[in-house]
Amino acid sequence: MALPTQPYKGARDFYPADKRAQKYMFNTMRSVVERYGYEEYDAPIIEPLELYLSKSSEEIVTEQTYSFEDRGGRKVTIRPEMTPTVSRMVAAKRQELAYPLRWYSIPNLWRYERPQRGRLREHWQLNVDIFGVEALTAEMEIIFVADAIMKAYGATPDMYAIRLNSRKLINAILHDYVSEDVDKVLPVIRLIDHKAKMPHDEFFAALSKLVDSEKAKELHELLSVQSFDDLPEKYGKHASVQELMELKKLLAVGGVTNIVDDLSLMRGFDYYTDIVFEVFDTNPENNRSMFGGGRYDGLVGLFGAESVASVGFGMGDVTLQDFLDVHSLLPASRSETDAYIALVDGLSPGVQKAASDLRKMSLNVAVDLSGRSIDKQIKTAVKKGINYVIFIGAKELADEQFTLKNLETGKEEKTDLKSIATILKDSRQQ
RNA sequence: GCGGACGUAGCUCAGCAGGUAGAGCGUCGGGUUGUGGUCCCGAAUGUCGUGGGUUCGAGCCCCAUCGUUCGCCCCA
Repeated sequence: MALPTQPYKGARDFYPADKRAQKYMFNTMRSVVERYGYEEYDAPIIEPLELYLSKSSEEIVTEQTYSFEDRGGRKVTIRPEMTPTVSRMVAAKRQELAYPLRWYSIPNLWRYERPQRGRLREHWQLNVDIFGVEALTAEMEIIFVADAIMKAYGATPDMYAIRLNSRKLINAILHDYVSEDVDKVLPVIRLIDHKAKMPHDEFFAALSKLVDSEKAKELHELLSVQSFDDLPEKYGKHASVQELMELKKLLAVGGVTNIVDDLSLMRGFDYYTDIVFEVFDTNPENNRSMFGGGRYDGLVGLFGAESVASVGFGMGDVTLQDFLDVHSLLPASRSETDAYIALVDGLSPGVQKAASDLRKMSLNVAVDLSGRSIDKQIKTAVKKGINYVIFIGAKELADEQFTLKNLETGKEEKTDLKSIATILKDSRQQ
């Protein structure tokens, strides 16, 4: 029986063309965050199971992650997210790090779930975090970075919206309208999280089941406000609303105005403590949350260290690629190979030297070794996405003039290796 | 974990009421001597996802299983 060639469920093979697209996405992320002074870090892909237990029960964690016992009987988990890891790393060196700390990484993450659109079992996620800044300027910078990445891909502000909310604000409201009891608040939070996905009537009906009828109506109106400006005075003066307003001002000064106030934005109900944000795709075909983040001041403190102010976001490659696809923002895939050498009279020491000379000039060249006819060799180069072919036969080797063909334009020119190198390097910049 | 849809050559799919498979694209070769993407000619390729059942006979019906996909749950 033949072995299956499919990759593992919910995971992907990256063929060279796929890997090129991924490299483009990651390189863009790297160049943007590094421009803001963020430094790359990394950590093991396996963590002790306990690292993820603070959020929920062991049962839930093991159900939704790749968890197992190692040969020494230790319970371990393949990391499903990076935030606990980075918090652990910061806690471990809490005293010696230079704050504000600006860190990023692009880890490969795994979760044990049923795959669906935009959500696989295996994915990569850019994590950008700033530690040690209690002021709103941390949120400001993090959102600037997220916005700058979107723009670096060629996205225009109309293609996405940045939704904003405050966990402190929503907690205050729920405290007033629902209960002080966490167990009663949780189902309401879950419901609010789904508000955008359901019709108003349905939402109200569901809300009425959880909250006293008079209060439900008021709460529903509150949650539906289009702008924090429209909140009743009682909440309008709340410190967190003032902060949200202030943040919006800061963002506007930086040119980020595609902000949407959204009291129903929850981002789960885990470690976020204050302002949260999410970037939404505005395209009707892909109208969904793409990525987001917020402030999570308490996490580092879980490791016994004094707590550290933390703001960050995570941007997954799967949803990002969907976004780029829908908006036609992925550039045409081009090979890393600068030129393909087509052999007219077969391989000879002269050909090898020519190739070697080009490589010494730091060009990437591949030599066709198929022994097939010239037209087949050209077709191979086209298929590989290589833009140039260099023809080498006895004639070329004799007078050291080589034919360089641009496959995109069809233009040919005959010249020496040095000039060829110059042309090839120039074409790289584009 | 739950529900729906789907699973036929490398890819996209067709296959009419059950009688042991086709198209387009791609691939490979050719259209004379060192050149692609157009055109023409020719060729190869499938245990019809897998296992079982019904039937004289199944790609087509039934069951199971695996996988893909959409949604739910959950969201890191």
